Amino acid sequence: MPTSPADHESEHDAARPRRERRKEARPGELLDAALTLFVEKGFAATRVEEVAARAGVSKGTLFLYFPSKEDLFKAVVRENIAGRFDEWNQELEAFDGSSADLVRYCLHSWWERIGMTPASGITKLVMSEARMFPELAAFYEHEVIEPGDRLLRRVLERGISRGDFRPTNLDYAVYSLISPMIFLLMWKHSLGPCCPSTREIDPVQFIDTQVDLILHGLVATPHTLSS
Amino acid sequence: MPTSPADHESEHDAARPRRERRKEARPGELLDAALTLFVEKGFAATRVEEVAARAGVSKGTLFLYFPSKEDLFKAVVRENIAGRFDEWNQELEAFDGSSADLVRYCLHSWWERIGMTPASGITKLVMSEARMFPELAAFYEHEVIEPGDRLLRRVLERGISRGDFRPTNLDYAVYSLISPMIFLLMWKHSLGPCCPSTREIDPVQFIDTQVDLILHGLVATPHTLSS
Amino acid sequence: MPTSPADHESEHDAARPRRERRKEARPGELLDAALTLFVEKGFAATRVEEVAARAGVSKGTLFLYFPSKEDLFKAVVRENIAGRFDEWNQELEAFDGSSADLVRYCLHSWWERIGMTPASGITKLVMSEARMFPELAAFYEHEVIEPGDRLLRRVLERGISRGDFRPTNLDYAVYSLISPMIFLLMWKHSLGPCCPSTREIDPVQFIDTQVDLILHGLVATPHTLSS
Amino acid sequence: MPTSPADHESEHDAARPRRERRKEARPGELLDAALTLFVEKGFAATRVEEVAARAGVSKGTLFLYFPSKEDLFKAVVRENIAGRFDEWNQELEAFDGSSADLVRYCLHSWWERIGMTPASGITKLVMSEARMFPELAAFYEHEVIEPGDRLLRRVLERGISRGDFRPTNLDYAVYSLISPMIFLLMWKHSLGPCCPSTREIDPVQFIDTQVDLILHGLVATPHTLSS
DNA sequence: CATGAATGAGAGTTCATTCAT
DNA sequence: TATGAATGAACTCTCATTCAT
Repeated sequence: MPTSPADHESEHDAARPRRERRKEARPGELLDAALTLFVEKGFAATRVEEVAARAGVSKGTLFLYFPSKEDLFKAVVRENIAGRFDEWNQELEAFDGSSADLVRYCLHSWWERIGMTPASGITKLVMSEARMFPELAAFYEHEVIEPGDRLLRRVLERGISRGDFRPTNLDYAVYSLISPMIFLLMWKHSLGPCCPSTREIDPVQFIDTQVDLILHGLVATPHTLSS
Repeated sequence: MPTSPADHESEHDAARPRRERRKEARPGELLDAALTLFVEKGFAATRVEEVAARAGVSKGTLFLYFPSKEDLFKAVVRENIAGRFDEWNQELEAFDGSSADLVRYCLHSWWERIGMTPASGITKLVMSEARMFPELAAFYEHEVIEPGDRLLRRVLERGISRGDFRPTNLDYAVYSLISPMIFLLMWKHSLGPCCPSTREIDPVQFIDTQVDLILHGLVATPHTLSS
Repeated sequence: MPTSPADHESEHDAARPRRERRKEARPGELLDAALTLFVEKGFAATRVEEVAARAGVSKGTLFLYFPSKEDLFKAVVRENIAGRFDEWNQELEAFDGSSADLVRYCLHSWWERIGMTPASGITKLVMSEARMFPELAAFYEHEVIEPGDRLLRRVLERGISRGDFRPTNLDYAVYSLISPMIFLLMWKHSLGPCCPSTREIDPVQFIDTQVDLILHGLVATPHTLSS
Repeated sequence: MPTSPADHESEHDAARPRRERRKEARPGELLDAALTLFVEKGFAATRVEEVAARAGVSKGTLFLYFPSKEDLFKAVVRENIAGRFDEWNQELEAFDGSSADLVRYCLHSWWERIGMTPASGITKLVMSEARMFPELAAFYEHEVIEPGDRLLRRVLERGISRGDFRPTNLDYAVYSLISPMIFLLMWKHSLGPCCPSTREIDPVQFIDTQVDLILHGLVATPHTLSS
């Protein structure tokens, strides 16, 4: 049977039987595959069969672990935003350097733990699909945006209460910190990969620049720029 | 321009006041409808029939003007990133205030002319779909990102050459100006509409805050923040 | 292009264009096809594509008229149980023969108008699928069983009130009339078609026999058969 | 009978009172579960996993005993139409009451041994699925319809030869006896369970009524009902 | 030009069946 | 013998696209 597509690899089959029992590993592999593809192509344009194939299983297997494509999507989001906030909050409590250093530490540590990892794709994903999945957007807001907002707010309050920072409108100070993160994210996952010709952005240097600006604003005696 | 579907009846329009919705407006209406829906739901989740219905025509008519859904998408992007850069460049040349004011003017004028209008959806759209439409992303980069980058760069160079700003790394200074715009955009089109519970952001105030920060950085004597 | 599968019939195409506009006729044709197939193979084993093919349209067209397979099923049931009861009730009112003749007329007329037509498949269908579609079964009961029951009951009451029939338990007398109809139905649609070897049943003669039996019971002086 | 999966452990059963659900009962438990579910939902809508679960085994185990779902279905039918005809035939030979009583006894005994038990589901099942399983329908006809027909025919012939019944067309007399059984069956398994609102049918009373009618016809001097 | 009925490739989902353990 | 993870063919349903009118 020379035409059988299954032949030219039959000797490998004995080595890695098709039906390995690896129930524990499956969900994780599927979630990884799904994260990558969802971030790359968006929810609708990603076919479940692709996800399954990338995880090395068949389409049917995916539905063994996730009842629907939408549930898979939700699981991807849930999986990747797991409470890193506990860890961060503890670090914040334990931190005993200057408030400026704490701010700097926060953003760099975000980049290292989220921004530069595949997990950062989640934010891009949620932003792209939020209008299609309001429920997920709400979930994301509740699980990520709000805790993050509280964390940064506490950092700033610490600075103010210690006299490191001058009193300021916390809302907009927080946005000033979030804004560069979103910029980096979108660059990393959207235009960056599509326009390789573009001048490279060094995220660490960009974060440094932004933190410097923000800290300038926070610590400097406010001066009026004539308008 | 004999091939333009918009031309050959334009003189009759004034004569037929109501009824007979101006035929030559069709493509524009379709593009408007498509922009709204693409921004709201993404490319894949928007059905051409919906676009047609929102534009008040039948599905078939849409294909009379745009050979495919993808072409419609491209037309939407192309149509909506039309070069305001000429206008802006002229204003920049003519501007004779302080460089700080010029920066401030740039960002506020961006908000008024782009950010707060439906046109801002395009950036969100392009960012969301860039990976699926690399060609479009490249087009966008060439038509928007790069001219915008050049414009801002020239603004900064003007400040430096006039002695208003201290010399600085222009790349990151430009990113500092772009970053809040992207933040506002994504907030306006993604999470904002889905999470009405969230604290409202006042874009003008946010821009003010950001501009102040950046100008601080640009004009201030650099001081070292111990790290 | 000798390999094109579309060629060998191209001359016929002009004769019967593929896309005839026959919106009005479609639903009926689809319902007919669906009735036949549902009765033959049951709901689950009938593929919508088969129904469409039998109606001479494509799969997609079916969904233009019926939003889902289940809706098609419901429409088939609804379509075929349309109120013939008005007509029958009028005939009943107008009938001025003997009550025995009226009973005889009822059953024979049922056979001619329902039993021997494809419409009789509906009852077989509903009985086969009732447990899967309780809602439909209820609908059928409300639209067919109950009106039919009332009709037969009125026939019997007419006989009793005119002194043609002796007083009797109407419930069971009605069941006696329904029972042979169901027998005929199931024979016609279930075992009959599968076992052509079987002795043929002449429905008219069977009905005659049954009516004679029932009328015997209705008109005869009750006598006790020792048990 | 070495191939019977039920044999080789039967003596141990008494010794292991609880636990270790008797292995040799498996096929029987599966057949029971399958009968119930097939009757309730039909062949196609019943999932083998459900059958297995109801029998307390895994999906794989079911396929150990029945090579396919279709084979399971056939086994269910074959198993449940087991010849009670030997028993009945013997009772018929031994019966020495009146022929009227024998007819009455036949139908009541059918109700008690078949009609009111789950076994009656088989007939409903076969009728519902006959068109999809003509082979099974033929089998059923051969194993049930024909022996039943012969049995009833012999009962009637006994009556005629003893002078209890007048000569008559045996075919239609037999159908008159079968018809109420089918009515009861379909009521019990189809519309009845779905339309709990409906007037209850007392099967015993219904059978009584029907038998009385039929006996009337069989014993009475034929009289003409004007038509 | 405009329509909308018709199409059919393609996607998500189900489930009988297999087989390594 | 029993399990249940894995498979993939089959099915329902969607929607961009076509084309006769």
